[in-house]
Amino acid sequence: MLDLCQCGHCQNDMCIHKVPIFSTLNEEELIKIAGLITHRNYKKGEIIIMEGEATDSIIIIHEGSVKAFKNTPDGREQILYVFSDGDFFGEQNLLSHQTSTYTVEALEIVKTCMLSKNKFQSLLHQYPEIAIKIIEELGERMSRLENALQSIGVRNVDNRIGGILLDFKDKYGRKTPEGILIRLPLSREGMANYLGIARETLSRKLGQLENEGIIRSVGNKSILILDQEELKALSGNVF
Amino acid sequence: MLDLCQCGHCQNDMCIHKVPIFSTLNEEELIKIAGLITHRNYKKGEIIIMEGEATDSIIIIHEGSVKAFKNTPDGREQILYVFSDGDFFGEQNLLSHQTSTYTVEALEIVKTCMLSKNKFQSLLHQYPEIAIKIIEELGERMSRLENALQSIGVRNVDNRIGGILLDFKDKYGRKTPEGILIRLPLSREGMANYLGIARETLSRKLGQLENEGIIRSVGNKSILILDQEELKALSGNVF
DNA sequence: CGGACCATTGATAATTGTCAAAATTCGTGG
DNA sequence: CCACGAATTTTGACAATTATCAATGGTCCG
Repeated sequence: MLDLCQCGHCQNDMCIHKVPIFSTLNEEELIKIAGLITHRNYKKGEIIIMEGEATDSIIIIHEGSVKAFKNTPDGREQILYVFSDGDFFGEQNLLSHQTSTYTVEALEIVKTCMLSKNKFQSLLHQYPEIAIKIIEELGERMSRLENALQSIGVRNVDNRIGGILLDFKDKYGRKTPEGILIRLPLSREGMANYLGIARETLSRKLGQLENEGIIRSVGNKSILILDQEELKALSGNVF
Repeated sequence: MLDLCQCGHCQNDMCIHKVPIFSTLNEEELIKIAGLITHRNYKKGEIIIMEGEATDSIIIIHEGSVKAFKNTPDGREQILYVFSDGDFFGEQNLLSHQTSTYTVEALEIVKTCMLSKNKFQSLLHQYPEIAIKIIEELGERMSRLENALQSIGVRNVDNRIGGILLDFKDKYGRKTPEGILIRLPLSREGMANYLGIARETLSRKLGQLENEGIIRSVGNKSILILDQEELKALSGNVF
């Protein structure tokens, strides 16, 4: 493996290696792109983009996770996405001419890679495959959003909680002898804001699941899944 | 104006004239594309695409409107989009490799224009502007979806009803001496399935608005908006 | 270890869903 | 153009669910 990234930041662990949208490019091309990228780190709680802001870069997450959300005037928050390693955002102003449709906040220490509008657009001309990858990723994101809308719209709260736990399991779960341990990206409040329910309701429902032996809370930041099948039944997912 | 469309269907009222994604092309190019298009009509209630189906065409609405929705196993329906003249769908399998993420059903007599996957892809190569237009349209659609998610997630029912009436006003409203008359694309049940509430709840809330003199129901298919300002206040939209 | 932050629990109120029945609207066919 | 039957909508009564507020308990991290 070559060791050519001199940015003093990623130390051979080039962020662009992690990014699906660049996955069709070869090593040499990646190195060229690495030179165009600037980096920036954020602490937990820092705002990376504000809703309504006109961004001039596409931002890729190298490490860490963020929440993307909208606020109502009365302060309620609806989380739309949780992005982590390899995900990108801020593309709205590059692809269409929108300002950001959501606010993005770091959930932990986050390392980002930024590509300016200009550089990104010339990349797109040079490597049209990147555009295809982006369309694919946006398509998947739209599909997830459609599922979320259905979830909040017609599924009951138990269904939704089952669903979010299964999603988190796939993305953040790790097998252990006792079951699958999920390192939660969101606090209880965050999860509630994602599901469109009150923090207290989530607490009660999770407590119930714990009593039924389906899950076990491990502190505030992890959940152990003991009975995956029961959880699937709960999520109402027939497939 | 030229009169060159010989398809015997659109009679000088070429569907592609209506379609934003072809709006960058000139008359000559449009006529070329018109030759690649096939047409099909649907009656009210007919299914145009089923969720999970792998479509091999992009479908453009020439006239009429459709609803795009998902079903839960227990028969509940969540409407995701209402598409009408100039909107397209079925693109999932062409841009990414997804099957349709929703079912599409005609809400009235609908005339469609279809472009097969192959023909569409060669068009994209020939006119890359079309890809840009599609990305823009999908971006807007995603933004609307994000708003809908926020709406169902955190806004109360009154807010949402105010919101849908204002949306419909812009899209389907007509000024009259008495106020703005909306020709509703959806039944009460449809609107309820769009808002994620029960049909009966919608009835009650609309009745309330009528008592307050904000709207007036005109049969089942139209609503007259009497007090737009009050409706804006109701929708909780500060802007 | 301590203090700030986060989560849980309890009691209560508010909202919406559900089921059943009545009323209205719609479109068709005469 | 009217009348009729089907479909849709409205209304009422009640039940279920969830939000809210307040107080307590637990967790995390410097």
